[in-house]
Amino acid sequence: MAAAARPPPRMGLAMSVPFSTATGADVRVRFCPSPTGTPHVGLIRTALFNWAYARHTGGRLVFRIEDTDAARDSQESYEQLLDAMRWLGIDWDEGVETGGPHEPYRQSQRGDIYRGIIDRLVEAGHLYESYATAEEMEERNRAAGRDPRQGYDNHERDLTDEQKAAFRAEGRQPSLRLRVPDEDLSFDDLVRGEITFPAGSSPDFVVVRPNGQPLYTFVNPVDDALMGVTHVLRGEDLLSSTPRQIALYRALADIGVVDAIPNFGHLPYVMGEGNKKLSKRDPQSNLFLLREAGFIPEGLLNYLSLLGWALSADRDVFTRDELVAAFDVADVLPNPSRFDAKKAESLNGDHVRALDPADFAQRLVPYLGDALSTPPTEAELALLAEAAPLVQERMQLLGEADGMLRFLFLTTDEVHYEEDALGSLRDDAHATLAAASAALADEAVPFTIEDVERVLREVLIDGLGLKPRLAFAPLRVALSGRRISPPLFESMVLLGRDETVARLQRLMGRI
RNA sequence: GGCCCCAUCGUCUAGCGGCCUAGGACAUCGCCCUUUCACGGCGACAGCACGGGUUCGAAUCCCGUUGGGGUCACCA
Repeated sequence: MAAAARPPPRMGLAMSVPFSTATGADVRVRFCPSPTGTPHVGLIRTALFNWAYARHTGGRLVFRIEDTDAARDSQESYEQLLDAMRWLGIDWDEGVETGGPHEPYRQSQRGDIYRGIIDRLVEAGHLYESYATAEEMEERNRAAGRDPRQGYDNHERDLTDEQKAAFRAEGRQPSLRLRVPDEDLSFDDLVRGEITFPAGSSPDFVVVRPNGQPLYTFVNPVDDALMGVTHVLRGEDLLSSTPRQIALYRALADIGVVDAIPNFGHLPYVMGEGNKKLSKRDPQSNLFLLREAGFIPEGLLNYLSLLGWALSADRDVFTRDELVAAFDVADVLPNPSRFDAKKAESLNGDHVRALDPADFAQRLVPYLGDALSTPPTEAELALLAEAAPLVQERMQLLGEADGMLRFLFLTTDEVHYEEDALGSLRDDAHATLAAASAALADEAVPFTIEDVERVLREVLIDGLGLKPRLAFAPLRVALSGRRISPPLFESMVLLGRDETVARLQRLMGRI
């Protein structure tokens, strides 16, 4: 049954709702993704900045899931979000999985809470029934000589009970719209400064579907209000919806749900190639693809934080702790930035090099694929521990490890000679290999890095008169099958005398 | 189209009226180191979108122009 017409709410009173003045430990930020796909870097950057701000201020980070779109949300995507957050070490103080005083933190489980607030807002006259279809709205605009794209014109604000009954008689069910005050709406954006939207630029918007399900436009501000969020740091695509949300906040204040409006900070876009927002389909935006390629959390976090922010004038490489110590959303730049894979990789390389060698070796395991047994044997892990330092400063992405180290885990027969490696061999390669093989087979020569190098230099450089780079090239191919490898003498020692000699002789037999 | 946002090297940025003949990083190109590749070191190239103001003085403040982006969903 249609509600009786009510006097319009007293906006003059509600207008005085202040913005939050929370600072320090009173700061409450939130990350509230919708689980509709694989996490991408833009999303993660938003999570990162919220997290960094919470940690910097000593405030709290709330992790909420906005799964109010049953058609697009998935449990798999939800689990990916958890995976992403945990992998990167972006921890939260309240929210899904960890719980907190405002449970539940998945909006799909908060229907009753919303229902109650919707009823109160309707009761207070802030929400009204709307029966117009998109086609009708467009038609109204056209008939009035307005741009059809202009949207809703608030014409149902004062529908009479008779009119509502007539629509229902046609079988229509109403959605509910918020009555947006007809006045300029301003706020002081944390990133961009004061922003004002002129009266009339934010039409009354739908907050509840005809079936009673509230929309993002409703549940997002309502939950922020209920959960005491003081600072909303989100993507700039939501900038133009801010006046509507402030309008909702005022309505919520009017019915006593909230007493302050959060501060808003709109983070710039992360762009991809061209002038487009980084697409979810763009491979370089897919967090898990980046992880598979071999980014480590330290490196990716460092790079992502540089998209719209800077630690100082002359330092790009820094730790998570240094980020937290220095981060302030007020320092975030308002202009969009481009994801530069090259720089991201370079920074990742810096962090890879900074890793403790044992830690580095351990992180390599998942990237070595079937080069190792599953699980790796003691011997394999021992060899890896010795080999890892040889490549730690040679890679930017952990994914490069397989190509660099696999030869160490193969038997002589399994070594595959790459085309270009074979092609690089000169006519004297055979003689070089023969001399090296003979010298290293001599049991009188201790098989240490120093002795191997000394003997090979004696035989090949002094003896055969070869330039070092030419002398060692064939040996490198024999050992690894590649033109490029970890340091040669160290690799030989890791393989051992017998394996080394066998590989030298095997290549001799092939050329 | 209305409304909103944005504008320093190719890219990410430092700069918040004089310290700027604009600093750093990535990328690119040289050179050095060197058993390959890296790492590291040195150097080069390269930028304040444009036009007006304000000011003794503007990359920095204001206005406009141009360009780019977003938004105007019963998605989030």
